[in-house]
Amino acid sequence: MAAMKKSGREIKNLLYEQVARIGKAASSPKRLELIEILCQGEKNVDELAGAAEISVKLASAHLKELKAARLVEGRREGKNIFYRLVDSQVADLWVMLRALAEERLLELQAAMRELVSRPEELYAVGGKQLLAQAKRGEVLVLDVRPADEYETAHLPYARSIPLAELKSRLDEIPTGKPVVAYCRGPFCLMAREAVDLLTRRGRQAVRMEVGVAEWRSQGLPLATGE
Amino acid sequence: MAAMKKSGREIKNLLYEQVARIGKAASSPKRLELIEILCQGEKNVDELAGAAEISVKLASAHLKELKAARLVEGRREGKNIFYRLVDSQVADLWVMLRALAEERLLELQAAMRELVSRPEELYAVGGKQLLAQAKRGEVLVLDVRPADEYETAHLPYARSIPLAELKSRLDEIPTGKPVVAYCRGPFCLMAREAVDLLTRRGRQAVRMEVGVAEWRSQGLPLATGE
DNA sequence: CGCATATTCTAACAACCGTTAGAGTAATAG
DNA sequence: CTATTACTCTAACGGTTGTTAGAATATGCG
Repeated sequence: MAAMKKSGREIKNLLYEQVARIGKAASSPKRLELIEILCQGEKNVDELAGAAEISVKLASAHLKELKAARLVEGRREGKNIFYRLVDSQVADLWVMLRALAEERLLELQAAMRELVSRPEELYAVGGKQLLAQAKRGEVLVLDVRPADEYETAHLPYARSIPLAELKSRLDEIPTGKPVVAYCRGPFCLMAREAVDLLTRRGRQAVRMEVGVAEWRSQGLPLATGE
Repeated sequence: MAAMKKSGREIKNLLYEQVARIGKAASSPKRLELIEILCQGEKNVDELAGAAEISVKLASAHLKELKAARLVEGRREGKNIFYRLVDSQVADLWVMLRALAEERLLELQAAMRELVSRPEELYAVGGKQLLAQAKRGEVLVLDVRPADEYETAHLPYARSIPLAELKSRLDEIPTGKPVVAYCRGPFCLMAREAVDLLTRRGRQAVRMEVGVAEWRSQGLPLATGE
């Protein structure tokens, strides 16, 4: 039990090494994608692997890393293990990293531009203003993510129609009112596809960049349940 | 110029890879230490290497990485190249990573405990309250960092006495008034040493954990100049 | 110009990481 | 009990990173 007294430099090295564990967890594209998916709610390994388009084995390995850095935690439920973010600060970290990268890295801006075919599709209004418009019923806020993600957390006044069901549930969308569609965040393609479909069918539809993680990290309120 | 249209997955991979560049830059303890030092103001390579206790060559290599991730930028002035954070969001990232690690990683908490010999040394009052106390002159806020860091940015009403000069300038510190000392942040040892010295010399002195980066990231005001 | 100083570049090696395949484990259904 | 599903562990590979030493570059001085 002879605990040798450590020098200032030795302790400092320990401290920075610990913080670097968080950075290391955030240094792999696949792990970041897993974090983004987990921002939408808890998922089992199969769902995560499917959403990130990687093998279950690889997803499992990355989740192990994220768990070791204490960014996610797992919960067994029968045959499945459901992973979730350890707390919403992790979602804030993802939002911050993404924002920093988007602002400073030209390569990312270029890749984003490849995704935006029609820039006029973008809803460029602040969160609070959208909230007011939605409350007054001036716009229809549309959540096109899978139903379980909507139930976990969604924007106030938002209506859930998962992208996969949108074509068959078009009649639920009024033709007169402008639609503002959102999905998992700026890197997600679902809202883009939804807006494409809706405008082809004669609706006035625009896309919103933020997802629930960005919304919450701005301090705006979320709703849960049906 | 035949720009092949990329699939959704290919573009997504590109996007996450770009964000991972930021994470990668933050995945090395030495780079994090360099970022923390740069939170105090711009420095040349020699100063950075000295402060982080690494070789100039290694510091240069790490700075190159940080530059590639667009977290820092360099400016030549005569023989020296001065590096600085690209903007204060980078300092916010450091503060966030540190806070997340401190909250979740038991190993870091254990290492921090090795540094705090007397927990009663800690000043446990919020920023706004300290500001009010300092304005009314009830406490002496003491910045023990090098003078150039004080000039770049310091807490309002703070007085600068660099740690190296503290012993010879003790007479500038009134015996009656409580002293609150701060330095570069929670991982920095300077304020601890200052409090040790001051209490041995009969002053009532406590340490504050935050540095200018943490202070600013809480939205509190800073002062510059002498 | 040549010399000193400050910094970067190149090359090298060991350690580490992402990925895959194959074996292993834990819970459930029959 | 066996079979199935869901996930993890182990081992192995090629590629990347941290670190160091030595050569090279840029600036300023006399």
